[in-house]
Amino acid sequence: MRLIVARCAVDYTGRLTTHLPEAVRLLMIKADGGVSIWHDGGSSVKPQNWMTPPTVIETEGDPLERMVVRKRAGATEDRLDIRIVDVVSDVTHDMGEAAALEKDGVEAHLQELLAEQPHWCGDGFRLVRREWPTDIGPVDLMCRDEADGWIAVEIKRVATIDAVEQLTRYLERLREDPAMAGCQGVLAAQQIKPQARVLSESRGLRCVEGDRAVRRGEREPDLTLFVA
Amino acid sequence: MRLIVARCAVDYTGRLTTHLPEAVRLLMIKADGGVSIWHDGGSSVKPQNWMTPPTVIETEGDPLERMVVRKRAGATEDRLDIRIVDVVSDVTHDMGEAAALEKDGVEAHLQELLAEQPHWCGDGFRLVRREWPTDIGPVDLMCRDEADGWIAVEIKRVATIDAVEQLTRYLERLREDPAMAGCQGVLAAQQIKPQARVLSESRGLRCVEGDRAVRRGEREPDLTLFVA
DNA sequence: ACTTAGATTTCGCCG
DNA sequence: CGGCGAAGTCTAAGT
Repeated sequence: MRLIVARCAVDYTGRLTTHLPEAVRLLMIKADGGVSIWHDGGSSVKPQNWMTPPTVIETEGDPLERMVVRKRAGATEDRLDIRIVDVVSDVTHDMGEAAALEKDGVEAHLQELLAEQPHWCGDGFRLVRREWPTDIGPVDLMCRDEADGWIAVEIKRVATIDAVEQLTRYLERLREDPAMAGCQGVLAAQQIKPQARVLSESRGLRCVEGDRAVRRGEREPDLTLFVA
Repeated sequence: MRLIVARCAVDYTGRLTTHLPEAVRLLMIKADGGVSIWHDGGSSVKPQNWMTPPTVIETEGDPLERMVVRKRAGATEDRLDIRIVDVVSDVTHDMGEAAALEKDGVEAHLQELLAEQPHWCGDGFRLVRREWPTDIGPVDLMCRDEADGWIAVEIKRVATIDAVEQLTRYLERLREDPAMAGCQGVLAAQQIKPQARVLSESRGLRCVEGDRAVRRGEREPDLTLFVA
């Protein structure tokens, strides 16, 4: 990884056009050709400009005066044009092999938990199977209620209007099968956005939000996912 | 901005839990408390771990042995625990004042342009208002056609099937008002994906793609947005 | 290869 | 400050 600290101005042309006036910035150049440009201030996650690999990098001058990063993007070309006024520092570090991030606690975990405790989604619900296949994608949980009616459950960490659309599509598809014509839908999420709630209720879908599940789950002390 | 290159292992606890095994990485620490952790390889845009300000940073050891970054996140606390095995480099640069990114050519611009030239969406269209409010979100443009009929316009840079769903929702909602029962929909985009075109036509929505607008706009030479 | 859905999405606007 | 939609979203998985 090459780290250059330099006073520079940057122009990007591609899907849009941007300009960065002259200032001292960090240029991070990875071995795979990825480039990102940072300033002290603003986002810590999103660079001011960047280009993802594969790229072609051309440099001019010694000391460095110009760096052009290019990339084929369909018919056109993406281009990052860096005009360097003053190089403050320019070092390269060998960081060795990659070390992947190990994650725990995302939506998959939530699904696992609700699969074990389907009654959180509704009284007397029993799990039939997780990832119930349809030809437009898998339903997160397929359950049956106390009256043996089918229930399709869509699980989200944060349910937006998109989640309602997704569940609606599944139900539309499932109900084409006469045996499932009465299939009901439940949207289960840690947080349900107001618009998503409005839309799901207007479509006759039930909503189960984290808080409610927590309240129901209070008797089971080891269930902590909704509490976070 | 402080740049530390060090062999380290990192644990994050917060919205989820992650672990990074020991490897040489770059720690970028901004003056505002923002921290990001990078490896050579993987994404050039997204760090392996990060924490956005405001944070509290504690360090131990000289040379550095441990850095803990903490943040209040509602009831709980987000924590980034960095165990440092070996410091390869540790430098701080003053980057001076911020220099903002200047953008050009995004969807807002496109909406502005179509608001000024609503006839691109259909012959004789007049703009009633931009961002017409509904309780499931704003309609980009609300117009009337030559026969005074209502037209809801959804604008996208690239229209996917989601854009069709979005416009469909708006129409569903708008048509509940008897005065707007006959409201028609137009999907305007620089590019319309084939599936989106099929779906919108099957739902009786009109499609206006960039190219067509360009052709219509050829007589107006200062209109360059669709050309990009 | 292309499409779909998730993300510690992040970011910006507007109420 | 919260809700909502866009992003040069990016990224990983499934088809």
